[in-house]
Amino acid sequence: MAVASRLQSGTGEAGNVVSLPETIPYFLADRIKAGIIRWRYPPGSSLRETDLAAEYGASRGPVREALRILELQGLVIHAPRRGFKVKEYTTDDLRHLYRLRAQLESEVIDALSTKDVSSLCDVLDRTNAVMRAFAIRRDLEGYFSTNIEFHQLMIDSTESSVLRTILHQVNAMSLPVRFLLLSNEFSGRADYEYHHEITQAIRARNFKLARRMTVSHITSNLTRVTVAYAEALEKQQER
Amino acid sequence: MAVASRLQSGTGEAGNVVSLPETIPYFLADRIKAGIIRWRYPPGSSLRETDLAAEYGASRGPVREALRILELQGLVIHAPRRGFKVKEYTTDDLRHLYRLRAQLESEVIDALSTKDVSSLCDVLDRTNAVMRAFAIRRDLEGYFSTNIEFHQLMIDSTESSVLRTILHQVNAMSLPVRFLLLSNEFSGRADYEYHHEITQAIRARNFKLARRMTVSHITSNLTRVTVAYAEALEKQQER
DNA sequence: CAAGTGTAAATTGTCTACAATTTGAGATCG
DNA sequence: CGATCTCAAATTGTAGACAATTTACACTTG
Repeated sequence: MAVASRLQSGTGEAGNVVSLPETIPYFLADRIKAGIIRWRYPPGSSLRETDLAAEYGASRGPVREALRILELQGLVIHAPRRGFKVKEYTTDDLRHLYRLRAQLESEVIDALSTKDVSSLCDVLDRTNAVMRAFAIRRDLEGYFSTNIEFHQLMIDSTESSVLRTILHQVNAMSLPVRFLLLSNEFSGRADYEYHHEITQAIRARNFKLARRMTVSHITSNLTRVTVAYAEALEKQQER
Repeated sequence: MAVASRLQSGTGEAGNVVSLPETIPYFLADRIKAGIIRWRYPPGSSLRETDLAAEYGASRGPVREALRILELQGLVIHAPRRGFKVKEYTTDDLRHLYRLRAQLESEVIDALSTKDVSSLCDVLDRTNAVMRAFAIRRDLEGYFSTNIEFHQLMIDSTESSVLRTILHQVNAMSLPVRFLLLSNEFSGRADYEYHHEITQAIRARNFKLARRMTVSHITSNLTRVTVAYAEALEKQQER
């Protein structure tokens, strides 16, 4: 019941626009997701049903459901009679993850070529403007979730439910590592510059260019990410 | 308990080697999966928890879990307070699905280039021989599940857990449509011929060739699949 | 007769209690 | 002193009952 009262609250704090928390498990999934992304539940740590139930004032049933939903998003893994753990990735996995992400978002852009893109671009531009504002204000959390929202919008523009499903998953998997970059996010070339150029290319219907830029946007972060992730894992194991 | 007694039985009948049914939900997931693949639960039909619980002699809890597991595999979709439905795909979705599958299995082959492949190829050859035997005996079910096993083996050869996860999913999604081809499976060029050539190419470490052949193997089925799927859906709606 | 409304049945959501399994600490034995 | 065994505590798995919501159908009403 501690949970039930908050159910109406629209968008979760995970920077997650897709799952509408109409029911307790979805609400819990969003909260736990936020916890995983922010390393409150670090990779490899076990998520005990009883603990989570107590923490959020729900019972174990919905917690299990929530964890199953997160498994769907690739953030958590379940082993029979051994419970749920926060999924952990090797640096090799990260490489594959990013390659896949780049490849699939390219697909999305390709699929745009048969559609009217102006309304999509308007939304993307607006989101990007918000993101820039957060950057100027040095609001890291806002920056982070707007960044995610940009990519989410891109993903949701595809008609293909297969692509959407898979990309949501791949995207979700990368969130914890992306969060790591947050602290030094404003070094180097800003994401919103990439975003802006990509949007422009799409609006000009230069999909080839948009594709190339998306790939370089995503892969440009890869090396930074792998280093940061390895460091974070190490720091984690000291405790 | 009608279920509990059968729990030991190793591999499920869905032609599914990956999920070890150590616990009731996994067992149920396997059975329901088999039902979906064989169109006993056709696309779009709703999977009522109570019905399934009664059908398999379990209670609703495990059934829900099972359905959640199948959602993970992209075979089922859940809407809050509206229950689970067998996922249905448009022909456009199928196109994307197959393209993705081809792309990702190519990735797997690429990843092999840094590894020793002889033991893998041995297993693949053996599986392929079994498949050929089933073909000669005109054992469609055996042929089907061995075919799946071949691809499963390929998928599982990757170190990258990301690729494995996603490919399992993409693979699972395509099972119901692949089942449709079963009746006229032995027309045209046999799958095991493709498989054999692919295996040979891999053994010869000609990964470029193996890649090309995998793509053509998978996409060669696409048109047949889309037609068969559309027909099957239509026939379904007549009822 | 069409459209909207209300109510009962069907269905999903949640909780609590109990069963089965795993885990880990301490005792026992080589 | 190290390895193994045993047993209790912690944790997950399952069942069944009850609550909340949706759906379908009959009913009213314009």
